[in-house]
Amino acid sequence: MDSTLAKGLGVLEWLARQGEGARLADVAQALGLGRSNAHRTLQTLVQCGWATQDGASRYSASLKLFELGALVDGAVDLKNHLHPFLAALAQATGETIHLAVLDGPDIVYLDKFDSPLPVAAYSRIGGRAPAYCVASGKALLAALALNDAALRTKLGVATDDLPAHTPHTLATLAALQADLAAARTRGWASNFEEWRLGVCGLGAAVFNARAEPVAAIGMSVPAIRCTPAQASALALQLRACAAQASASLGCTAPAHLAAPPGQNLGQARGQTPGNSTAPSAPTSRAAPRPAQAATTGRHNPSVPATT
Amino acid sequence: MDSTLAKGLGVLEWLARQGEGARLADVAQALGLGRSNAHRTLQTLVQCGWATQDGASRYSASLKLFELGALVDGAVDLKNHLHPFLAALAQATGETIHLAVLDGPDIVYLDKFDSPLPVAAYSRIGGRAPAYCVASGKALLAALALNDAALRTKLGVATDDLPAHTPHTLATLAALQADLAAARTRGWASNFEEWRLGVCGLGAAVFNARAEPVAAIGMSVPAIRCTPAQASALALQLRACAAQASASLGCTAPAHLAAPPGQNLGQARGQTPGNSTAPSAPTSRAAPRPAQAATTGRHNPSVPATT
DNA sequence: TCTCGTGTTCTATATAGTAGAACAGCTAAA
DNA sequence: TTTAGCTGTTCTACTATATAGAACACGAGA
Repeated sequence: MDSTLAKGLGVLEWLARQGEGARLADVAQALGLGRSNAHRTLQTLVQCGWATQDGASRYSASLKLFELGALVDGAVDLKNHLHPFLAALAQATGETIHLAVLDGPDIVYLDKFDSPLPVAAYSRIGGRAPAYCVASGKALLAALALNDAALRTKLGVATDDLPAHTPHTLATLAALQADLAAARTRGWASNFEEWRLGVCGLGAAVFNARAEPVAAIGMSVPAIRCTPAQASALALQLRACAAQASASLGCTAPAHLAAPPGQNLGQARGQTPGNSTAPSAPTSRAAPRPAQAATTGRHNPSVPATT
Repeated sequence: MDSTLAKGLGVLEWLARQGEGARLADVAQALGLGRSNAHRTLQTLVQCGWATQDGASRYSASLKLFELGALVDGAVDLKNHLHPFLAALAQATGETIHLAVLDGPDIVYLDKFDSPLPVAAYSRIGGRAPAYCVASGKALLAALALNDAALRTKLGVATDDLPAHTPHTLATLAALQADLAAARTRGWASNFEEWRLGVCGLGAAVFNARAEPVAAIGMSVPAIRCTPAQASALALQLRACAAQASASLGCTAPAHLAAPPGQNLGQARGQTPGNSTAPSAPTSRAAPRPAQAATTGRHNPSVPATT
């Protein structure tokens, strides 16, 4: 572990989150460094072009961060490619629309269309939210169809309890798995004030040509305007939009719109009467799901898949 | 100079530009490092969350870069705030529209609307171009009204010669200053194939409440479609849009549309002979076209979408 | 004039990163 | 199978490197 590098990255991150130009003493204090130490680190960042120093020796993160951030991975391509779909959905529904991808246990918003209607939801491009609490995150988790152990690993939890952010948060792994199963059945995921009170959400995954879930389209709706009937109506549009987006990425299998026939989701729903450490049912049943696996061979999540 | 930090930042940047997941040996070779050295650096990046390592030990930049890039400075606020104006302009003109800011001698594109018409211009969000070669950059430089020495410093050149990227590039400081003066007079800057052959551009600066230039709105037009008359017509819309954007930021002084009083701008180099540009436009004519941007609000269907 | 607070520079010390070889796992050829 | 040649990773002695602290320079107030 390269402590100097870690320290420098910490300073850079702090600078970026700070927004306003920061003074050396502030940096030193916030990061717990000596002044000379902070000074040298900042100078290095400036010389490498990651930070700028104005005439009054105020330091701030440079646009290099923005520049590189716009290059990360396939995020750009994905965002650019799917932007028109979001636009169309935003126009059709008038609701707030996001594009989100999974990053560890969180989702990160890649793109966003604000609704002209006032929404209590607060989110912004680049923002994060726990995947298991929001609809787009749940849509992606559902598409991954992880078993309990894998899901725990994914969410970074040791037990079967999940941190509750509102009284409505699904706070156990069993409840979450049931909800994910339902989402798989329907082709869309929901969030009923599980992350922020007063804000509901709908989400549907977008799949690439290998039928891997690469992103999710999400919709934020004020709870007041989100009766089950309204949610269903919006979800249909959302699901159709996500399907079009998937198709545009070369995904030919429409199976992700609904659960594969013959899968007994009822059991998954009510599962885990007792401890759910290893129900073993979902684990061994990863293969029989023909929706994604059959059409793609996507079974091993660690397939490099370059070229 | 913190060499370890510099090295780590170099690795991170290389990773980000690489796109695809890279192997350790590639990183080591590209950066001229030993394998163990590269390994430790990459591990630090991964542990700090700036890079990810998949199952096959392929490294790539993480979404943290995207996340922080979306936070940099006022870039976000600016981009979000001005987005509707760009959308309106894109819709009204059908041309490719950018939002750009100055970063040292370059401009960086913060936002972009692609034209539905085919344009030879290649640019993307986060991309860079030399400020003195493109219209948005020249609009910003013009607004700064630097003297020769300051302009040389800004552009990072020692002599009065500027690198020519095409035969049309203004390759001397004198020519550039004359062009900037003309831009100040008109309230918009131009680029006639000075950066990329076949691509012309128009640009107008956006000012904040302190009347400082904070960004520029640019328009890319294929040279074929960019006769003087067409350019003027588009420039008027562009200038009006920039003026509205400035006003929305609290800029009350309309003085940026015309040269400051008392400044002798003489003849502004051969180009733009008499093309009805309303030179020395009365300052009171700040918002000749109040309709589009203001009323359009957020939802813009300018991007023809789906199906 | 003082003081206090900056940002920056300097220097002795030892911590922290380096280079190189060794190890482990894999694929492809022998 | 064995062998060779790639990987990525771990280990270790060495020393170059970053560190901490004080000193310096500059400005703003009092």
